[in-house]
Amino acid sequence: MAHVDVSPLPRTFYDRDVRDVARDSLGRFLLRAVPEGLIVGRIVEVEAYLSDGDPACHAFRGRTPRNAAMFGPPGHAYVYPIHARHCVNLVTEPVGTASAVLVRALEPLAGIELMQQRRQLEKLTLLTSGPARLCEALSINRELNSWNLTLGERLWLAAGEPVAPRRIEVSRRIGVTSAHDLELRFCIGGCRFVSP
DNA sequence: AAAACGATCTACT
DNA sequence: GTAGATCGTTTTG
Repeated sequence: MAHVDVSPLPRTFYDRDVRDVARDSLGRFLLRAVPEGLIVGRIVEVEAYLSDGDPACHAFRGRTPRNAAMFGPPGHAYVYPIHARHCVNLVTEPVGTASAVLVRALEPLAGIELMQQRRQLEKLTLLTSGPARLCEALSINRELNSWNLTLGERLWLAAGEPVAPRRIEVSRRIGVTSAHDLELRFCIGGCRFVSP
């Protein structure tokens, strides 16, 4: 990891159609700086949420205190609590447009012992293979809601190794709430990261 | 003020 | 593959 570029992706990366950002975020590195060190994962599964026409989008029925970050500037985080856990999104498109990319799974790359501590669990395949699991592994909570991801502090995205996306192959229903989701969910390296 | 509802996870069969 | 836990947010009365 010492020789990789960890400089934060610029605002222009996020200020595009949410589907383009979703596809382009696959293979990128998600970095989290904590007091004990740096935690890094490769993004391997994402889902795009459009402001228009998608009932599954949190902003579909307008702005509320919870989803306010989605309406904010691109390049910020939208962290929301659900089922006693948290999930993290990358806010995309201009201010006033509430679209975001849900980060659904990571491949653990660095700071693995820190992730294992936070998850109270050793097995790599269970560490970050889910939107709430990866938030627990990286200590992402509401303190990071609307955090600016372009600063390169606390939480950010780096170039990583962009790869060609493909549609998710759903072997089981993983929290899919609408057929719409399946066309907006992308992954690499399998349905989710699975280590040997 | 009360009730319903998840962009989920885990355990268990 | 399915049930149950779980708790903040939103909706309803």
